[in-house]
Amino acid sequence: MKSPTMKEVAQHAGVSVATVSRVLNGSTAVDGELHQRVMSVVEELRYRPNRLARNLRTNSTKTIAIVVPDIENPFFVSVVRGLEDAAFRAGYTVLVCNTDDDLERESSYLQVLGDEFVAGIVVCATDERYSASQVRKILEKGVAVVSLDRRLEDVPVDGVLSDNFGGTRNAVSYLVEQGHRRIGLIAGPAKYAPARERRAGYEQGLADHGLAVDPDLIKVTNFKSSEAETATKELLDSVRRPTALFLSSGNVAIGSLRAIHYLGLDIPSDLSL
Amino acid sequence: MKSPTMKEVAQHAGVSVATVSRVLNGSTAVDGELHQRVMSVVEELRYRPNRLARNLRTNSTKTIAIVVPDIENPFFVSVVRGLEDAAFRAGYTVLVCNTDDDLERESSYLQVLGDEFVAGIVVCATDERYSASQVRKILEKGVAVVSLDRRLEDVPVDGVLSDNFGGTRNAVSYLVEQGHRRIGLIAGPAKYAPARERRAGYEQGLADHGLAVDPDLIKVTNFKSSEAETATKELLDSVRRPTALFLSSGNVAIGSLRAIHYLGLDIPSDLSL
DNA sequence: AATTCCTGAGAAATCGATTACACTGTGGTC
DNA sequence: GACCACAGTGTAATCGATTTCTCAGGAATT
Repeated sequence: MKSPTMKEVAQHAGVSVATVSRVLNGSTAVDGELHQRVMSVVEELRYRPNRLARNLRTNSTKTIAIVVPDIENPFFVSVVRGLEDAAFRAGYTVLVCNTDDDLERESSYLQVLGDEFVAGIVVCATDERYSASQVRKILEKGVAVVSLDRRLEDVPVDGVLSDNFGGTRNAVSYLVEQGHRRIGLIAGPAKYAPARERRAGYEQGLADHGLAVDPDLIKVTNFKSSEAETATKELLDSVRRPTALFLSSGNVAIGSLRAIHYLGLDIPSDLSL
Repeated sequence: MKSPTMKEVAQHAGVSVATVSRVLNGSTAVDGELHQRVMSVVEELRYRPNRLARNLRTNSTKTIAIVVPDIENPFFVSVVRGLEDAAFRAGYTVLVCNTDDDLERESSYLQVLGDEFVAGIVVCATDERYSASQVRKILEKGVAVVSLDRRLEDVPVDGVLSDNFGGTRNAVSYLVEQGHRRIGLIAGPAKYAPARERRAGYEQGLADHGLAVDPDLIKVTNFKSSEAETATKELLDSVRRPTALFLSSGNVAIGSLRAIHYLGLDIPSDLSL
């Protein structure tokens, strides 16, 4: 069952394709009577414009892409969900691209997205230095790019960033005020800006109260819950066990909770989070 | 910076566009010397074919869509992730569509996907009866459709389903063998096949051991954790509290755990899951 | 009444690829 | 030596819309 084309609509309505297009897009005013006729034929034939043709002509699509390192990470899930919701309301669709922290894969995706003429890209770069150059090329094509939770060097893109520094600082301050002196940190890799900022916030929070940073209390992991699990075990197994723990993300929390459970500790009697 | 077109490549290489196309797609053999020349020009100009043009001509895209009721549900997250991974390897991209259990929204998405000529759709239908007719139309357009975790009536699509009946039956049997006699069920809406099947499995599991079904022990909820939370509270607040509880999905489990925690009960001493 | 403007509509170009069709030349067959 | 098959190549049609140009006719201006 072939879908009807605009040409067919035009024939049935006894007008030219141009007129049909104008009626549908409302670009120029069309006479009332003709407008009616076209619309009723459109209705009757169940005509729907071919998106691909339109895309080609206008060199644009109604698609927004989001490129994230790990689509299973709750943080990104919620971002994707929010984006999808906003996109839907605006008549756009969302393309998700999972890079798995793989530079090659990210690069490949950015290439394709460039060729696809997506309307915009939200990218959470895997490598802040390297990705920047790729993003620059895409910008030159006239595609809007937003950097999510990362700073891209020397590239003029808007970004969405959370207050990692301030938030962590406040949280640590709070713990200190609760009387905790030994506060552990499960940090993320230093190559990510958010991770760096959180760590800085952690140190600042301690400094605010005149406490020194004890490197033994800091464990660096990636964002997987399994790594966080072992890191937490190590931290809690040590002689000078921390009395509180600061976790850098939701996934990490899951892993840590598993470890805590495993060690038979109780929250919050043994440990604050 | 406009991207070069195939025509420009052809001119630089002193051949026709047809030849360039043939070199790139390898459809017909091209003389070695020409092949060389074309390729080097492609390289030099950094030519990349315009996807939109190709899509229009071939009436197809390298895009697979997945339509799910709730993209934040861990089950769907993992499905999306798997799909994305497979798609990437095959050179496809994935469009995610969140319906929020909203029929209109689902319908709107299915419409658009039809117009977009996606290569395939994985759909987890919101309403098994209604969605079927829409899906049928899409099939007629020649789009491949796979039904995820749902049965669509009278529509010849492949499906991916889990063994809800058998799994639940076994689990319930196990609980009974552990000595539990009062087993609660937090069920999903009966309009979903998996929910129906799980419920049937639950009843069968009881029947296998000669136990009767007590309607007071069954609470129906949607899949949100908040609803599950109140349902669990109700169930556990009742006089004849169940000694075990069967939860129908991950999200439900989260809500239930919150409720259990709230009521100050302990697992597994007070309750089995 | 003649000239200019403007509005609404059609004809045709265009987007950038794929592909059906036509053509040329080489090698093989009888 | 005439004929055919086939491999390579170019020309032009095509996909289905959007958009530029062109033109006809009525209103407004002088």
